[in-house]
Amino acid sequence: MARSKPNKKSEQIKFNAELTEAEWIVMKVIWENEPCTAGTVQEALANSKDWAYSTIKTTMDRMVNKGFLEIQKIRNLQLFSSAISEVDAKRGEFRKMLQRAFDGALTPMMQFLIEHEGLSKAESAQLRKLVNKAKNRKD
Amino acid sequence: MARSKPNKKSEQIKFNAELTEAEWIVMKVIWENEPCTAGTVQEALANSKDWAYSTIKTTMDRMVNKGFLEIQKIRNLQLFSSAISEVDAKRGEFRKMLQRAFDGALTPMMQFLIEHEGLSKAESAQLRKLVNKAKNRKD
DNA sequence: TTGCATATTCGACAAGTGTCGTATAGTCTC
DNA sequence: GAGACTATACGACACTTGTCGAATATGCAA
Repeated sequence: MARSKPNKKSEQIKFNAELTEAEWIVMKVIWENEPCTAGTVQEALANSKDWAYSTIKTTMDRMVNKGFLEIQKIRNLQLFSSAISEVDAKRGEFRKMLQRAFDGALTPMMQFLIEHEGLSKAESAQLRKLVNKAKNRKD
Repeated sequence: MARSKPNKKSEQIKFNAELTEAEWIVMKVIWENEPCTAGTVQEALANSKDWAYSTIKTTMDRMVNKGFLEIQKIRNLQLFSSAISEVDAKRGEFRKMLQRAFDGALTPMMQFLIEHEGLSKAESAQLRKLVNKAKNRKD
């Protein structure tokens, strides 16, 4: 009851985070290496992204402003950590898609998957297994 | 084999269309009313969106440039029709999400759905039914 | 202390998006 | 043909996103 009322907007952000393309790429590295510096992120991405240091740093600074990352300062080093969880980010991305393309309804999306995304026999078997497991969870 | 080589880029657009938020909203109206005018779209959205006529028209013109809509001119009237299918748009949106949040892998997404999106008992039952139906399709 | 090697700060720029306002041009009706 | 309407054509503006470069500040080795 007496829980200090959290900012509605920021909760919204936390639980339904919407990252941009570049932010997703950076975020994945953060989740695997946090806390880490911008330089570390650059190195981690060296193979896949030919980004200048400042590109990465700017992106990360913006993410701090948006509340996606947090900075912990040591000397003149900035160690970045995630301020949102992987689950929240995934949920945000998933729900945005669901809202836009399926008006927020899950079942039509499933229908679509099966009808148009050609679930292979293996995949649907897998799915079936998952679903059965889900059967024994909360309702 | 002798199929005249189609433009790779435009195929990409067609089969994996990526619409913006506003474009999705307009597109849904188009799919339901095509061919129709910008004015018709505005009226159809009157309840949900308080958009100026020019806002809608600009958006639609841009969609024509991107190849998402087509114009058929009658007198000085422009009748807009979709140039991409609902399925293609949905696929585009779905795949973008899948790529970003799940590195393109379906199974982890399913796992996520069940673990974190709290599929209700009814939903998982539904899902199970769909999956079983899918079992009898191609592999 | 001098100076390299890093980090950080900041401003910039081109595209793309959301949103309009306004100037024009086409039609239809008197 | 003139006026009233309706559409169209266009340019504009603020913001966001992807990308940097350059200037400045720090820490450490020689």
